[in-house]
Amino acid sequence: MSRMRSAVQDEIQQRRPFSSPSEEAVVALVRTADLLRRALTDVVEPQGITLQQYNVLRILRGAGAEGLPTLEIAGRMIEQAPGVTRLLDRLQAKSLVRRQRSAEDRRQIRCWIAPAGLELLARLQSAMQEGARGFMAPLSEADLASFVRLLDALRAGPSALHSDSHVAVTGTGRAPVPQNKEMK
Amino acid sequence: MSRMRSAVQDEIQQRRPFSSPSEEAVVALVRTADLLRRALTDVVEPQGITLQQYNVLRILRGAGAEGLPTLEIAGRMIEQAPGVTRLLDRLQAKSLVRRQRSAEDRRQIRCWIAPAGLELLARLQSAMQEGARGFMAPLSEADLASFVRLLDALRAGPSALHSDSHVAVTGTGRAPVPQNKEMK
DNA sequence: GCAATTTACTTGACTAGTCATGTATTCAGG
DNA sequence: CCTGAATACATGACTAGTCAAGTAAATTGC
Repeated sequence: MSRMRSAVQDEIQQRRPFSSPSEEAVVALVRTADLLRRALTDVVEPQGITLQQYNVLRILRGAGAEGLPTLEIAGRMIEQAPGVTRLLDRLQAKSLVRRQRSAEDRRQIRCWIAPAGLELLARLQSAMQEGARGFMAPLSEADLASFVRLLDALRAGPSALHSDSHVAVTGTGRAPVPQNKEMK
Repeated sequence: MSRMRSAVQDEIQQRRPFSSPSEEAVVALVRTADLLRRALTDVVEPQGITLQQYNVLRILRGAGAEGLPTLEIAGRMIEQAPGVTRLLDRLQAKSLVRRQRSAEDRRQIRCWIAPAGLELLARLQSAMQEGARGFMAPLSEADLASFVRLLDALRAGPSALHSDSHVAVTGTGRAPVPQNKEMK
């Protein structure tokens, strides 16, 4: 097999190759994530929800009977509160979640997944698992492990150097350790 | 150094670990891309444009004096035409692009980057390069190469097996070779 | 050479993410 | 207590992505 120009260069129909390996990686990362987002959207869409709504439901299912206040959900999705409020509005309109002002702290609104939401997640479970496996199918087990390690290193930021990486720190700062979210 | 739970598990404050390595990779990929998107947005925002507007300008600069029809831009961004039309509307309102109905094919609207757009890109160039380098700083040169290879393999889909990857094909199909776009 | 498609957009209606504000609570001091 | 500040959201105004239609120009098939 002959060595060709990188895939991203072909995709972009590049006249001018990437000015740096970092820029190539940036483009490759964004484009790949975009492709994944579309693939997963195709999985949840038939059930009448969006990928983000699916994520909220996953988070709420994980929270169990205690439910979660709005900002807690926002934190796990790494998203601003306004967006989450509206996501919850739509989920509530579909009777997939339930909300109620908290008694202990009346500023909070506590959210729970509703029975219909649990059923919906159950219906999606196998399809989502297959979607993830299908997308990652091109990678061997070892590649998959490397892939996750590299992504984790990127999210950890320039400060968190890795075992075998002789890193040349040049960098733009990142949060010490990012917050949390289901999938997005 | 002791081995800990994976970074994504910590971030999600996971009670139930990932049901499969693929799902962990999916979450890690989406979250990392999200972090990158925010980092790059922070770079372009001070110049009064969004990341998507930046991408359109990059594409149009690459096209040079001939410009590009709207759908060509959409194709390179892997986006639907309606979104691109409106992106161009906003860029034109800022005098960063110029549009004109094509004489050869009057259905097409040809787009060019305007002088102000070129100047804006010039102002952003070094910051964007540093942004990319900064984000990728946690990876060594070798890691960076592996990373791009893995991303390329994912975008190529389950059909395009790689040299040293003994892949177990299970998969969800992808386009044979994706289209193109600058960065998104 | 003219009707039927196809192509290249544009427009409308949603969902979603972000920033700036506004509002109801809670909390911290004095 | 009671005032001022912080907290937890909600709302408004944009930008953006997607699907469904609509329009105008080009192309294709008799």
